[in-house]
Amino acid sequence: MSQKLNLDKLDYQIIQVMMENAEISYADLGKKLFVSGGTIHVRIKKLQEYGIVTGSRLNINTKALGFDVITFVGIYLEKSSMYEDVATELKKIPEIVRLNYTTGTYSMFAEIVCKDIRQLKHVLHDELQNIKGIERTETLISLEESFNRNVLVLDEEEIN
Amino acid sequence: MSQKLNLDKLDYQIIQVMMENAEISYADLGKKLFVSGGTIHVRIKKLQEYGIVTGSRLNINTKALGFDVITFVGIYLEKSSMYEDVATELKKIPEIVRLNYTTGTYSMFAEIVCKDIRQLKHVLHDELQNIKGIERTETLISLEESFNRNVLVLDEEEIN
DNA sequence: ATTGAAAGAGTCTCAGT
DNA sequence: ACTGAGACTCTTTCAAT
Repeated sequence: MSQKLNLDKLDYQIIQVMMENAEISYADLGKKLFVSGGTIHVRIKKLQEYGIVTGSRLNINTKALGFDVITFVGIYLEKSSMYEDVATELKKIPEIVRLNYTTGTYSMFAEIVCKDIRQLKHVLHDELQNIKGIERTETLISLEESFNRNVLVLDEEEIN
Repeated sequence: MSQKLNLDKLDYQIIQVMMENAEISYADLGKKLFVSGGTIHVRIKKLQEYGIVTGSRLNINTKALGFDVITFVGIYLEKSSMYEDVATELKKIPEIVRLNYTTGTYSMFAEIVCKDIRQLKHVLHDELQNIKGIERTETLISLEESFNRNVLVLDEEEIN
């Protein structure tokens, strides 16, 4: 499953490294993985064609910019059929950075990033509560992020 | 607040663009923002020195690699003082990609990324349930990710 | 498929404004 | 502070293996 793609260990190694650090040069990464820079280049081009590498982004320390209130909100819907409409409304709120439609305790689950509690209160009270279809919400404020990392795509035991 | 840093509109514009697309060249970004490539370079160097730009990463389409089961797990602890120990244990499980210590309904909140339900079941039953200090957990499986985006750092009204 | 080298493009530095 | 040009480094292409 998914391995119609036919990726080998080198592909996964490249992904694993550059998922965390896209700055490393092809020459240096090649040295590290015992191939030439040209080979790294060919592999990355292949991964781009496959749609596995879709771009790159700068890591921004949003905390340093003042966005240090991370909050998770579980949302109960009046009817789960209202999901699409509610999602459309939630997308208009820039502080909501992620939204998932879920099974389990909540119907939807959102992540909110704010500069302070005042701004959070504004989003929770003035924005969320006015959206039709939301029955109620439960708020989890993050006191500390223990870690936030990437998936381990390179499982040594699985990949040849 | 946070603006001992003295960032101007140009800085925020650079951050906003490159947070989503780090591939754009300084020359092109300069054109877009009506300054020279050299100025973009100077600003990015400044942002790196300030610790606001901390690196860059490749965007990997993990779904295409088979990791298409995203799950959120709320964790109830026996005592909240066990937080550190539990976090240490959870960090050893590679499928757990994110962990927050939270106020509210749960004591801790984790995100798990798996290849299939079998693997998820393994993590939930064999791994999580054996960690001392965890009283019980609640699982939210994501059926769909509506969106996942960056914070809006550039608020036109706020920044001169 | 991988390599190494040449061509092309981008980053980085700096003197001038 | 910003600019533009030169030096430098990295990416990209390609002929050879």
